[in-house]
Amino acid sequence: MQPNLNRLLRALAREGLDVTYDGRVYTVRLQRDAHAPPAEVLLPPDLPVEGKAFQQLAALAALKHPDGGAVKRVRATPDFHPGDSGVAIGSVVHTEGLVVPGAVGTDINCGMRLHVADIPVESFLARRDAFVERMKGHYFFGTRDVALGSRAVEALLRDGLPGWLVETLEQPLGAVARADLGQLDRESTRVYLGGALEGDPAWAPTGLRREGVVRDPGLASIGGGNHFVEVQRVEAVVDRARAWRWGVREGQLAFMVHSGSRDLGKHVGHTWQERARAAWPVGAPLPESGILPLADPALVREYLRAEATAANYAFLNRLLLAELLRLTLRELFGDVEAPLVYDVPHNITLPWEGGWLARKGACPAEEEQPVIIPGSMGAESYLMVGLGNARALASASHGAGRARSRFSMARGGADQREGALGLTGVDCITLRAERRIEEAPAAYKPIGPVVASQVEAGIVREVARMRPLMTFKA
DNA sequence: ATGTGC
Repeated sequence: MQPNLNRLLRALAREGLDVTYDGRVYTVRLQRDAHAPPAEVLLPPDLPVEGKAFQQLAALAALKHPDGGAVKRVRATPDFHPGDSGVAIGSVVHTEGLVVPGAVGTDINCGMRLHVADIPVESFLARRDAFVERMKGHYFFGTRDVALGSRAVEALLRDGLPGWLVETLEQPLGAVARADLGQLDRESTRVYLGGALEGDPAWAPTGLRREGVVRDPGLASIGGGNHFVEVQRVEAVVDRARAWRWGVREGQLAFMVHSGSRDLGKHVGHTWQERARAAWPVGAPLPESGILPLADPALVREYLRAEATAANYAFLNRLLLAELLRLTLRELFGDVEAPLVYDVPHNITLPWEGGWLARKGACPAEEEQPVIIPGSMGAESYLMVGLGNARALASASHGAGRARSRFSMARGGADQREGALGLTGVDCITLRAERRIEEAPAAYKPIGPVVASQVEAGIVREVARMRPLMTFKA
């Protein structure tokens, strides 16, 4: 138990929260709402926790809509921390008869993608500078060629990756299309839900809906905050049989993409925050938490189509970010294979037991599904297998969790020496000096205990670990 | 999270 835990629990009680702790799982309730379903959070001992995140979790569980529907259960992952829309990052909420746009937020289908490549790490590092120069062109200087046909864009937004692929095979455009579309086709089964959600192109901005050749500035761009593209080495394989089936072997080069739906998700998320407010029944008091659910079935349907549209865009964004990297490896190292291991969203609403499950910064951990948990740029990332743990709502953490805010890292008086930031030996490629500091390893909790607690709780099992070689941050 | 926003 952490030393200041009792103090934290007393402080939360003064703020109207009942919190119990069984040494591993906290259960949170609003005192004035004893009928709310429990909100649970799994936390390893000795990690700092923030009171505000507990408050947000309890408020989410207590959420009601005057027209009916219900929150069935709330669970948070060990990396949970306060979110600025009122819902904590790391929240998983099961609802029936209502959907909560804020429980996904604006970063719709933020997620992880992992590839491996059979290139010796020494050969790769020997050409580090040439690789970095090419990738900087793609990611930072706009030299990437990701022209798309308007029919392919429409198919993407409506049907997801399979629709995009079919149209792109018909009318190949851009560097990615001139590469191996057949390989992308074979890999599509390694994308969560096939990367195919039912969207509505009307949600796209006009620039994306032009006729002819579409060059969207957001596609194949990393985005800010904790998003990144990282080249790694497979450091340890723990579950040899499963890793073999997934194509992962010790010593391989790997690369990991963490990105989402960029401006489209922001647009959809903000629009629906407003629409949920506008749809709130006249005369009913607005929830103090600012979390507004939708209950009207027609609105729920429309929201989910909008969310799915942004999600489809995010699937392609990650695919293109990875494809540019794969193409660059082929330029430098010949016809190398760099197969996809898995692509998985951690910010999305999906059907669940007759209702809905919204994950905000939580990785699906369904039985036999790959789970990708990134560490910081100075720590290992984990490839795990989900165990479908029902109490955890089949969800794992989406990282180690922030220990310190961006502000406190960059301007809050943090010790900014390389060693204190944990940046010694870290190869971070970015055009923004403050990004290295905001996202330095010292800004994150240690990933080891966060992962171990989830193994112990029967949520995931470890398959392999990857160590960073270089990290691209926008 | 966001071609960041008050």
